[in-house]
Amino acid sequence: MPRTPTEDSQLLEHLSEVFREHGYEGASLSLISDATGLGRASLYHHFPGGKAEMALAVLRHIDGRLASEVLSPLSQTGKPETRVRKVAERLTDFYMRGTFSCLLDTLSLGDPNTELRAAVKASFEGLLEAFAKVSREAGLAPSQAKRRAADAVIRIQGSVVMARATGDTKPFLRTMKGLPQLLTSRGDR
Amino acid sequence: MPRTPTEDSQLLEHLSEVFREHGYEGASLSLISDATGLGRASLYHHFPGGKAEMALAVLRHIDGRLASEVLSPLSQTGKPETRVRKVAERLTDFYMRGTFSCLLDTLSLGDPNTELRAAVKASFEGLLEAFAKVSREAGLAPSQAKRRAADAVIRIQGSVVMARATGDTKPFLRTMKGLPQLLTSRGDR
DNA sequence: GTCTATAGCTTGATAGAC
DNA sequence: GTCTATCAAGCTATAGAC
Repeated sequence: MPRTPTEDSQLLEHLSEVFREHGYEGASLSLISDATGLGRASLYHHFPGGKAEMALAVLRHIDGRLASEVLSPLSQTGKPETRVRKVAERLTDFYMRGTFSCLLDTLSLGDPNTELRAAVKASFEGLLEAFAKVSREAGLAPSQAKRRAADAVIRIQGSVVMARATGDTKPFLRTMKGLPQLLTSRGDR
Repeated sequence: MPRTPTEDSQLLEHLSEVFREHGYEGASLSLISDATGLGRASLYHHFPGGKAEMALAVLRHIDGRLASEVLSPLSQTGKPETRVRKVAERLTDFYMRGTFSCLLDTLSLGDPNTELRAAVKASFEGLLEAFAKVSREAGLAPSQAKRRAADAVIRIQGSVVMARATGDTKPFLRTMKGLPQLLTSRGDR
């Protein structure tokens, strides 16, 4: 994207773009160099550990963004359903209304025995616990809340994959609209 | 060595394995050569178009398997719910009880302007139409059937992604169990 | 239809000047 | 903190023997 050197604040965003669109193995240093405007050697100055360290930094970055930009309403006051509605709105923006892939998905291909994969798993589990917590606050039994949280993550991931594959973002947008009900409504489904 | 259908289909199965676990960009000819036991030149004998042709052949192969091994109960007789239950059972096997990624997912990374991506999109649309059809046969209105079909595909894809990322296949198995209800039950949800 | 050998390019990573 | 230059290893693809 930029052909001029990236500012530090945007470096991770540009890195994220490449890993999001190509996955870990597909994200070559050439692509990364183009996207950031930094030469190979400069990239190694920022990330002495090379590509593996870049991917981990990207994952930590979006983990932080998830917590601060997306999930933060969950720890505020107000009705659980209202808080989840805010989260759904922010998720919609986070995935650019369905046009962005999820890094938790694209970084989970290839060798399962890596620090990266362990970090991806931890991110999923954090997301699951955050959703289960608000579901319990809505009055659902812990076991049911856990199931609803898993369903929520499943639908987010699935609708993002489908949007990428088909180009149709409507199912994603509909899924986001249904999140509050899914996580907070009582009774069987 | 004689050319038999059995060996051809085994070749495609081995090929599928590599693309399923690494995606298109991550599937190097070295990995493919190891998985198939064929040298580079032999691979180019079978697929003169190289890696791009291999990926297309893999996609056509699993498309065929989806139709013949998984979706075939849909065109038989019997209650729609019963037919979908059969499909769900076969899907469970198709994804090896949640331990296999979906090629429609892993082949949809990277450059969107390829024949491969167009084929992936077509496969998704075929799956959506097959699900919508049985949903209509269960008495749902066309627009509702279409939505339910999209939800079904979303949950399949999402639960498979989650299983890969977390190592927990239970949400996938639960999702498969819920498919018949999702596609055939009347009323709002 | 398989193989060995190899071309020519790209990969991830490093050294050292400025 | 960026650059150019470079490395060994990897990559996709091809040529030609058997």
